Amino acid sequence: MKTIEEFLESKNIRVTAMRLLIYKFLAEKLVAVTLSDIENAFEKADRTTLYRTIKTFEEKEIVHQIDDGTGITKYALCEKGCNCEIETDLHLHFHCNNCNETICLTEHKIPQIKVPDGFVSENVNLVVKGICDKCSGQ
Amino acid sequence: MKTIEEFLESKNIRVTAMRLLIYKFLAEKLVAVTLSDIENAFEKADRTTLYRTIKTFEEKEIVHQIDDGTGITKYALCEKGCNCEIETDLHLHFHCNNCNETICLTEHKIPQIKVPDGFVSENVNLVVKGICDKCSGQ
DNA sequence: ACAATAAATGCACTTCCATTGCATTGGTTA
DNA sequence: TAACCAATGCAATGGAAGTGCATTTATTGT
Ligand SMILES: [Mn+2]
Ligand SMILES: [Mn+2]
Ligand SMILES: [Zn+2]
Ligand SMILES: [Zn+2]
Repeated sequence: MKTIEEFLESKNIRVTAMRLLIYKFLAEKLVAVTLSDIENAFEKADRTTLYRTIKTFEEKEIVHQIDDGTGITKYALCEKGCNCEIETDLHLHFHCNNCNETICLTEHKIPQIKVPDGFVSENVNLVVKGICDKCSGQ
Repeated sequence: MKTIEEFLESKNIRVTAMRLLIYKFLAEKLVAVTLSDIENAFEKADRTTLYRTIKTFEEKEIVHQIDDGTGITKYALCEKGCNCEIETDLHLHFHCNNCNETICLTEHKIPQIKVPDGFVSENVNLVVKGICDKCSGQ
C-alpha cells in the first residue's frame, strides 16, 4: 500500500501541503466536485491555487474532468479502470436531477456508437440524467 | 405546405419580423449555432432580443439546446424525429474537432443505456467528437 | 550552509457567456 | 382612442474560467 505522497511522486507531482489536502478531499468524496466545492472546503486557500492544483492533477492524469451538462465543470479522481488518458474507452457519468450530484459509473463502459459514413469518431461524452440511488428512495 | 407564419402561430409563438428572420436563419443553417453566431448575422439587433427569441423558441419546443462540451450553448431547430419535448428518445450530436461545428444526427438514436440498480434514467446526453464528413476529406 | 534557481502560491485583473431589471416601443383589442 | 400586454433595447449583473505578475517556498549545486 503506497502512501499518498509516494503515489503523487510516482506521477511526477511534487508533494505540497495543499496538494495533499486537495487529494484527500477528492478521495473521500464519492461524487464529482466543482471548483467551488473545493473552494468552500478550503476557505483559507486562494482560488487560483485550487484551480491550478486541479489542472496539475488533470495533466498528470490522476483526475478527469466531467461535463455533465450543468455548465459547470466537475472533477473526479481517476480510478482503476478509468482509462481517462486513452481517448476511447471512457466510462459514463450519471447526473442526478434531484440532488444535483454527478458520479462516475466507472464500470459502465460507453457502448460503441455508430456514426454516418465520412464521420470519424474520436471520443464520446455520455451523461445519463435522472434520479440517483440515494434520491430514488431505496 | 404551411408558411412559417402559420407554423409559428400553430406553436403559439407570436409572429414578429425578428422572429421570422431568426427562424429562417436557423432553417438554412445545417449546423447548430451559438448565440454569437446569430448575433453576428444580425448586427443591428440587440443581443437580448436574440437571446429571448431563442429562449422562446426553446420553450415552445421548436428549437433544442445542445451541450457539445465546448462550453458554449448551441441551438438547432427541431426536426421531424427530433422529439426533444420527450425527455427520452433523444438523438445524438456530433462535434467536429477540426471545423468546430456541431450537427444533429437526428436519425441516430441513442442506444438504451443500462444504469445500476436504484438509479433511474430520465434522459441522456450523448456527444460524439471527431472529424466530420466535410473535414475528413471525402 | 549559502546562493542560485525553479516551482508553487496569492492577489488582482480580465474575458466570456448567460441572465435580469427596467424603460420604451409597438401591436392588438375593447 | 385608450388601455393593455408583449416584444424590444439598453444597461447592468453574476458566475465561472483563465492569465500576469509579485511573493513565498522548495530544490539544487557549490
Ligand atoms: Mn468519471
Ligand atoms: Mn439536435
Ligand atoms: Zn440524487
Ligand atoms: Zn468538421
